[in-house]
Amino acid sequence: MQLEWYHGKTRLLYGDGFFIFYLGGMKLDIKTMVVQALEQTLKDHLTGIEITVERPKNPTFGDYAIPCFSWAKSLKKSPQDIAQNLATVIKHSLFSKVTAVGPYINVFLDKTYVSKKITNQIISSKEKFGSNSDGQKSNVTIDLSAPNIAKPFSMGHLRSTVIGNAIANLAEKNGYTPIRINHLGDWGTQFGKLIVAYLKWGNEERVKEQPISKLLSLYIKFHDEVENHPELADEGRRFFKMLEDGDPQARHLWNWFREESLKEFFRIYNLLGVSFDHIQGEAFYNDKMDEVIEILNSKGLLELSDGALVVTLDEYDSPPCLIQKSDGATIYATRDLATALFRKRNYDFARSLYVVGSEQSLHFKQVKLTLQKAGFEWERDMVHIPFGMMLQDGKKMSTRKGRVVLLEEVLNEATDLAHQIISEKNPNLENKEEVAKQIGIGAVIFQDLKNFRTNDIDFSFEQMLNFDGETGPYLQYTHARCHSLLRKAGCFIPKTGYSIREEEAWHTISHLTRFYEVVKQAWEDYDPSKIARYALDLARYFNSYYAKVRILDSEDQDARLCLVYSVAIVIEECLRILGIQSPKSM
RNA sequence: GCGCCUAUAGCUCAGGGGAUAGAGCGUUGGUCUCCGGAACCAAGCGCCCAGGUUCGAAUCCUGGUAGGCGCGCCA
Repeated sequence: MQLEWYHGKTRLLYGDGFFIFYLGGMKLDIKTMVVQALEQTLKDHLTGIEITVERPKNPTFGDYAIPCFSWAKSLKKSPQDIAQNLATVIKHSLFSKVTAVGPYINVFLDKTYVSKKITNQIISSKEKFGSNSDGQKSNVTIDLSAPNIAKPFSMGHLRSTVIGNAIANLAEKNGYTPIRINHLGDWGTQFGKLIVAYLKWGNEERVKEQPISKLLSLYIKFHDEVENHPELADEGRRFFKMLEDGDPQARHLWNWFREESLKEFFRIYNLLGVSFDHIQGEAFYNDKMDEVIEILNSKGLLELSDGALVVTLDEYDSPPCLIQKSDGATIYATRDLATALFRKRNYDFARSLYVVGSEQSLHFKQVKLTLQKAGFEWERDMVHIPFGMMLQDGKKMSTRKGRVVLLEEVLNEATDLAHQIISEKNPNLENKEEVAKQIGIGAVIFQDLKNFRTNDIDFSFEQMLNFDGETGPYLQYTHARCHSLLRKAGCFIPKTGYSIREEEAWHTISHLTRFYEVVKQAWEDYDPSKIARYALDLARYFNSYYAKVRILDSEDQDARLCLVYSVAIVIEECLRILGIQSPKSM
């Protein structure tokens, strides 16, 4: 028998194959147990047929359901009859009730058993709950953030940074070893332009005072001037070539711009709580380009076209990949090829992920095809993970036109607002400053991660600074509320799972059993928003329970607190994966 | 012109072949003897168009329409 995880549904394929139901080494996932139980009870009745197990949207139809339409033809019976017959056959200690409703078999889990099982698992595994070892520790390189030197860290860079960071956490949760690489944009023609601009209009002292903003002004001025003086563009390219050839003056200025920029970037990475395993910018590959050209040349792939060297990709129905410009300087594709080779040699990755905007899709396709043409089969493990743009008033932000929203300003504003709200609601909180930071920055990160990555985001302060509803602060609040209850019960820590039979708790418990599959799915889809959505649902179910049921000083206090404890652990773990902190009070 | 992406509620989005399409924001009303109201409950409003595949389509396919992005010396 074969078991596939498939968009929240499980298909059982009878026949040969194998069946894995141990996870994390030892523990049995509830859904896997359900599938196993159904397999056992149905195998004598449905040989050679595929079974679909789904979760009904409407809870009155049970916890799992099996639609019987597809067997009607081969069994020559109506789906209703089939459901009727099979419903009586399914008997297992995991299920409290199995009913046939029309053409569906509805399966109800035994609440006593499942609640004890799942809370036991959470209590014993803590933050490891939901993890699996699929990756077997193999390396996954993740290319993320990659801001451009001498340009401000904008809201646009936030996306790559937080999406990449969350995907790295998901890789780890699924048993891989993530390697976060910040591939700084510290090379390219833009530096030729910047050097030209600085030499023409720059002033050392003023740049020293406010490096990024002055350099940005120079960059903008360059692009204004180039409108009327197109020869400036040629000069920019000429200076980049000089930089590449090691001209001391160009080199010195480049290094200076780079150092100043890094200082600013790391102030922001500290705020965001993101760190990197390697910071190897494009410049790092400057001396690794010749090899790429040699390899491509030795395989006879290079062709001269308008004075430039290209690899044609006509056979793949793709525009050619430009390898060397007509002035002899390299271009980003060459650097990305060198980078790919380096990463394969250095990290022997199982997968190599590139969290880069969707506007670069064609570029990555060309790079992969070039590698494929050169016979590097591992290019199949390279995945471009695209994401949509951060827009402003529906338009693309543009550094050149000076139309950018600075991330640091947004983070500070969010932190200030959080501080203000804390002062109103919880004036006696001890570490106000720190918690305000966690909430404000958490709000900004969550706002970015809660929707699927490829959607464009129209930047709005109003949304970013909303702390109600589907937001990071809502999750943090729910988590803090849990800890408040645990504190009031004398820092309650359950030693064992509890059976929780009450109807009001079932949504929450049932949802807890889904975490394992969500962790897998979010990783397979490289989709942190699945974790964000899951956490929001969990918080909503729990808050609803909280509103209905008295927890402290109730007869079932310990069992209920055990659920509170479990919810706190899972929300905290979701937020951790997303790169957001979970203060215990706020 | 060609390629890729997107189209679900007033707004932002879930839902990737199954039963009555769900959340949040905003609006209106309620919970207010409240274990943290950054909460809970309720009302209201919806699958771009046309074909096709299927027992069954928001979901898959084809063709439109609208918007976004990209298409060699920028990254």
